[in-house]
Amino acid sequence: MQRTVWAEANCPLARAVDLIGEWGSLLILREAFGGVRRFDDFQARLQMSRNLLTARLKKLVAGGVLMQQPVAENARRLEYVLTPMGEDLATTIVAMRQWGDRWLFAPAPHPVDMVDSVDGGVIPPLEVRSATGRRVLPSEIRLEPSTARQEN
Amino acid sequence: MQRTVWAEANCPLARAVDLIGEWGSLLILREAFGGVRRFDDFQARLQMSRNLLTARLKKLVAGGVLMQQPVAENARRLEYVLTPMGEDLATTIVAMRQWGDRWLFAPAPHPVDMVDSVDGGVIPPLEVRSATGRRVLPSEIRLEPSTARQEN
DNA sequence: CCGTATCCATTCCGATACTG
DNA sequence: CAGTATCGGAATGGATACGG
Repeated sequence: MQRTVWAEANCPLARAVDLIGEWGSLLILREAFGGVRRFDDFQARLQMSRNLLTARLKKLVAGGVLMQQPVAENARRLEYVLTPMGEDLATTIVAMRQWGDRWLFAPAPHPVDMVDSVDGGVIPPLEVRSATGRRVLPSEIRLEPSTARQEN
Repeated sequence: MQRTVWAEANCPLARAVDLIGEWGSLLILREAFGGVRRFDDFQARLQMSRNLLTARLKKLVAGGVLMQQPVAENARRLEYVLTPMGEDLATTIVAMRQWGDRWLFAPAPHPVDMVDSVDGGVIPPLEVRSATGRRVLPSEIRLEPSTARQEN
């Protein structure tokens, strides 16, 4: 009768999914990384109902991913910008985008590259490596208690 | 009246979200990476209704992330395993988990580390770097058409 | 321009029971 | 063990209109 709740699970992935994994949130963040800051711009680009957009933005602000700050020309107006916590999501979003690139556009490669605007080079695929630089396969990753409590 | 659809968008992130971003899917994948393969084991670990689990597994199989293969001892029984496409999600999941580690357990650090079971070292944070090895900031990532079509 | 309020159809999801 | 069937309440999300 009650939807199962995972947010307070002792798992960073579950918590992350709860905060940014709702329908539309990652697309909002994609736009935020692209420089969109205003309500109506999000709405126009995402074709998402104003209702839903309001709810998602609220949650992202409450969760510390976005913040509202005054617009330069008009201090009474607010706009949404990424917090450091939000900017730190870049890695996750890049990883997911790269995965989508590789697997969700076959057989034709997808038509957009991510490039470093400073040196102009294409951003290569992220890889999981250990502290020694060794490439780590998925099955080689182990979860290990760092203090006392147990993983959920 | 109709829920906005993003799946066929010309954006790898939107497509990825559509396939693996539904409520519960990433947790199923977390368990799959952890070695869970059987229906009832997923169900017991995730406390998710059998209904929903059925639907999510179906979608993941249809999308090519999981596959069903015969169990060794009993060839008539099937179990769910990650495909190469599914295993390639490790990077995304690690990135998201690390982000949750950093931001969603403050002030106490979260109690589990990801370690490389081969060399025993903790897996350091993933970073976005360009082909030259330069650390790329979120604002420095630009999307550039690689062929002709336009990004959505 | 930035939301909020209300309405309502649709979907979602958990509970339960049942089948091979 | 691995689902499927059905049900009903709850949440979702789009449309629209309104207010600061």
